[in-house]
Amino acid sequence: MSTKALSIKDIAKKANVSITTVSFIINGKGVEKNISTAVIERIEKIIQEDGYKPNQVARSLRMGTSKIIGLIVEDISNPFFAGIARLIEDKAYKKGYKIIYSSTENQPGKTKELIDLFKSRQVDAYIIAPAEGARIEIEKLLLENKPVVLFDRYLPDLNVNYVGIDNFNASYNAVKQFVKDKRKNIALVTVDIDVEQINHRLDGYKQALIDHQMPFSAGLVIKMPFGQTKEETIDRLVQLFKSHPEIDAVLFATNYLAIGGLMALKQMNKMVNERFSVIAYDDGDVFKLHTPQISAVEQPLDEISDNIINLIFQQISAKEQLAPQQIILSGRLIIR
Amino acid sequence: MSTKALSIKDIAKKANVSITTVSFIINGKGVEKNISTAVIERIEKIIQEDGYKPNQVARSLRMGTSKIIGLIVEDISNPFFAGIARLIEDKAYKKGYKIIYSSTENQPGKTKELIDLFKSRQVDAYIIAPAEGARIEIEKLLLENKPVVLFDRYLPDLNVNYVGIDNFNASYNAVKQFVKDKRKNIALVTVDIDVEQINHRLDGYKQALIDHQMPFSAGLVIKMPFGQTKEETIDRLVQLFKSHPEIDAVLFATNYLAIGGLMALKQMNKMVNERFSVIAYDDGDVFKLHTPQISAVEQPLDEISDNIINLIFQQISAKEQLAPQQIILSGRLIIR
DNA sequence: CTGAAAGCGCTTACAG
DNA sequence: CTGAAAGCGCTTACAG
Repeated sequence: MSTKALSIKDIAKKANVSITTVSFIINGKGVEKNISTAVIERIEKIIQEDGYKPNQVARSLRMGTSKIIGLIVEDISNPFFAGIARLIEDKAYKKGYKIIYSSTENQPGKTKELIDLFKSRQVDAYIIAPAEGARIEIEKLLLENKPVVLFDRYLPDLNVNYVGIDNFNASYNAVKQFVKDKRKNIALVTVDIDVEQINHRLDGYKQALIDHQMPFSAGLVIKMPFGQTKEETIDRLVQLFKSHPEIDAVLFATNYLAIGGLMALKQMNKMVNERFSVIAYDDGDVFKLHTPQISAVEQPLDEISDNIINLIFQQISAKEQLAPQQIILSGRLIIR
Repeated sequence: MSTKALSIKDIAKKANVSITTVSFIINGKGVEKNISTAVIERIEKIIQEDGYKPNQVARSLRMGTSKIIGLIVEDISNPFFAGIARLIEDKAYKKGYKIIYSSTENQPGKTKELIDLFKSRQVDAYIIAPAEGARIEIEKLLLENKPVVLFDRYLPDLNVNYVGIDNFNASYNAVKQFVKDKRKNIALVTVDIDVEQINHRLDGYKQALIDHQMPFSAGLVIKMPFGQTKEETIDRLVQLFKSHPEIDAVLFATNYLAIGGLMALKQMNKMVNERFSVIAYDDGDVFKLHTPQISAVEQPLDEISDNIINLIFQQISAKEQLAPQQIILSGRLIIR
């Protein structure tokens, strides 16, 4: 249906040179290839005037690269991932790369599907927050020497680039803060997916209890099924708070669980106050504006995306295989 | 660096048939092309076992289509756009399409850049929340008969598909609600970008004042510069509330302005209560969890993205040029 | 029923 | 200093 775009042939014909010459000039190799300044200028003018843009698809086919980076996350509308997406987009754009994204919804099969799809589109690099079952697919990418950076969730024993925060310590410090505030019955609300990041949040919680000579009570750890509705989350939490009135502090292992928790409290008319504390993972406006303000573990989005993009471009431009790096940043506990 | 992927040639050689035959089978034209069932099954088995995936880049070059949809918004990390991105992604994926996105930051030149880039990547359709200065570029796309759907912001006098909410009425109803609550001095906090969507929010505000015999006071309408920092927004609003203590209701024309406004109020220790009301555009958890809860104009994300995706696929599959449709949905005023 | 060949728009090794 | 030609991996009109 649409009008035909100009091709390199059209420009070559118009300028009375070969497409080789035009190609060299487009790619800034005019001088290097000893093309006369007069010809270079003449052709650049034509390109400029006619608004010719090289067909990147043809270029991709020929070169085997696409200048596209694939981003695979659990849910692009989650503020954490949306924030990362925005920052990465910006940094990639400055180097001439674009981002294609997809959400896995934590479905095990989806990662494979997405990676295959991205592969067939010749994406140059993969940024992945691995869902459950992603390990084999990522191993395959590594075998093929594709540039890969994981973030948010680490895959233990896999020698791969990773950027994330120290979840163990973040949880540990949150609990430590509760103890300092004389809390006696500290609950952890987390999610039942089996990924390192989430497991470490639990481990840090447990270790902090041990180190402060506090008993660990299984009843105070709630693992929510992944993907349950917000209403189900709220109901479960209302039940928890009712059946365990002794709870005087809650650490929420994710942003959306904290929001569900605050809604449950609101519904019960239970106040967050000197006798009941809350700490949430992933800071946000909602916690700053809450009355009272809610403490949170802030993930440094800017630092995370900087590191991701740097690792990606290091790999893209590397002549040989680089040793993978694991970059662990600190989550900042913001006490309010 | 990476291992070579299988090509259609490899499969053809292995199966001892021509690449034509393999291509027909891949594309489900085996039966139509009278290829024997035996051959079809044999080749499908080989494809399956070897994990062959056709190179989509080559396919794009040959076909002139990419099964990629370009999404251009102001800022992908804005919850409204992130929500739309997620829903669109899902619906597109089910039809075999992927999304490539970019944020314009409302910079006039950026839209052209992005459209050119997307064009050179052969994207099949464009979903655009137009920034200032996007008009000419969109006109060009229309001239080339590319499938285009605008959303969020409309471009008047441009005959193009559009999905959005009735901003005039949403503002009108918000002000009407304030009047019903006996508010006397209703402020509007908006942004200084000159796009229909934002202008209509102002128009609805003005008209509602007129219809309810209330004076319009220019001092009660604040147009914030686009792109100012959150701190600047907060400072400006603190000033506003201090210099106009008579204000007893505020309509915020965007989500982030409302958040800034609530922060300003918090900083001033000024309460939202029976004597001071707030309504925000774009509902969110932050308003539900605020104490007291904040009323909001909810944009129906699901309905918006459904309509966008339907319009896109109607155009993609149309044999001839379709008459553009403007779909105006209702913003729902949620009174809390 | 199946295959050889052209062509999508590029890049680049090679020739002159 | 510049160009003809091969080839990236597909699809499809055409031939038999």
